[in-house]
Amino acid sequence: MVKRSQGIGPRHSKILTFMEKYQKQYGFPPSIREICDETEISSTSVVNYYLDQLETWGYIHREKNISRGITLIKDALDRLISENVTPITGKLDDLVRIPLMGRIVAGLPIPVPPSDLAYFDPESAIDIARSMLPQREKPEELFALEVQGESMVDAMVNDGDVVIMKKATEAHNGEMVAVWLLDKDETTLKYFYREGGKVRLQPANRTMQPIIIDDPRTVQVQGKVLMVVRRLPAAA
Amino acid sequence: MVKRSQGIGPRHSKILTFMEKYQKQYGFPPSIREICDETEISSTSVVNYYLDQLETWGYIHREKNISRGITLIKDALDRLISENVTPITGKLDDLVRIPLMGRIVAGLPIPVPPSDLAYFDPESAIDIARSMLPQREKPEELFALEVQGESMVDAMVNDGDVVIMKKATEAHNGEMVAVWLLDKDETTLKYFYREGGKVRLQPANRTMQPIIIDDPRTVQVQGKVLMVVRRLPAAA
DNA sequence: CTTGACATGGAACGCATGTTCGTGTATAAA
DNA sequence: TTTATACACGAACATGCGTTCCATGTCAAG
Repeated sequence: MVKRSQGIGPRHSKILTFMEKYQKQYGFPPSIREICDETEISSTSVVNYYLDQLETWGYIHREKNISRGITLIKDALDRLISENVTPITGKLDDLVRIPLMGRIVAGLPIPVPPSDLAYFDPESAIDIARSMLPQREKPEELFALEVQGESMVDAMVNDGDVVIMKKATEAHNGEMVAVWLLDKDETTLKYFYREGGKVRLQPANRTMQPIIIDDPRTVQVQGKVLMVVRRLPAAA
Repeated sequence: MVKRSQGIGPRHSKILTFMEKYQKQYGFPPSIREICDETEISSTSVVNYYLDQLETWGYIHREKNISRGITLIKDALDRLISENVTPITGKLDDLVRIPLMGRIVAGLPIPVPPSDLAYFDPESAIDIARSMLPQREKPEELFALEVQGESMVDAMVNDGDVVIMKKATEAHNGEMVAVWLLDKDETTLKYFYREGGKVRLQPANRTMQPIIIDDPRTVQVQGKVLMVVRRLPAAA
């Protein structure tokens, strides 16, 4: 006979996965037009067409004449996976709020959080997805500093960048640390290597030369750098 | 003074509990008029009034001009139950999962989301707290790239860094963009300035000289950089 | 080639729904 | 009392958004 209806196609799965992503992100379902944008289908009627199919096939449920009244049936995505069409995102929505303790300036030691308890005003905090942090780090030991000035350029860190740190007084080889150099009276960010009796501080920018410290006692490790975040101004 | 604002009242809690019940039952949030019926408030503006209060008090989140774009903040009901009248503004803890599309290399154009195929590879995604992103960015338009090579050092971006970008083909002054230089056949990250008929590309590292492009047509903007994230190896 | 189900677009149409505004009442402080 | 503010109502108003209709394109069976 005539042309037969295909089963789930790329647009179907795209719609389903988008619906899941959207619902998770915003807490409510997308509108048809938003699905249009995502799937780059220009006509609402086409999306409507696919949604009708998905409903008759039991993947979604629609409430007539209700805005965003389109919901995933819970095992729809599981069925998709089992049909080997699409891998789907596992979830781990866990946020860690890290206090922004102050600024890190070349000429001053860094402000370290009081070890007793975290008092911090929520205004100045940085939210990081837990999945972005090294697994074992305890969020309570973390804090963030905003870099002030251009003195960390050789660590590839710019004015305004935020560094996420962990309290530490010593470091292992290869870790990036914030150190206070007693003989220079300055704070700097470098990769840390202990070599024999000496300490080598290696800039992140590999075109630059390392600093070799003969007397390890003149190097005070103030924290380990776990992450650097640069937020760029979203110009109008 | 005059009459003080009462804290959470019976109507507030009625709205909150109804929202939870409704969301659980239908899978999407109620409309204002449906809340009217439930709470036996005759006017939508009154419900709107309460919703505004609940939002400023951090119990719910509202998306402007979006049907049913009203969601519970997760511990709102817990706070209700514990009866704490906490007027603390709860930031909504919302994660955005940004697909890691590939790598950005000096010698190649950047991979832009095909916007056609299902582009979700759960293994390679970056989670960013929504509060860290510019408010108006739609997460759907964002993607992430891992920087490969040392060629972006003058943009203060290192090998292994992850840049979070937004699709764009043109830029405003002062925005950091990924551009493809036709005459050099390379991708680079620079601050973008249009000056007269020319384009100035300014390295983030201010000690370095800008590139002046006489013919703007040889500069193809491939995306705006919103954020740079550097995860440092957590040495043992 | 013709046919007819499937697939896409585009553009209205109309209800659903958030928003705003004018107005009115009650309460508490000055 | 006066006054400022919280609370309340209803009615428009402006969009958001689902729905429908019509035209067109594609492809396989007859």
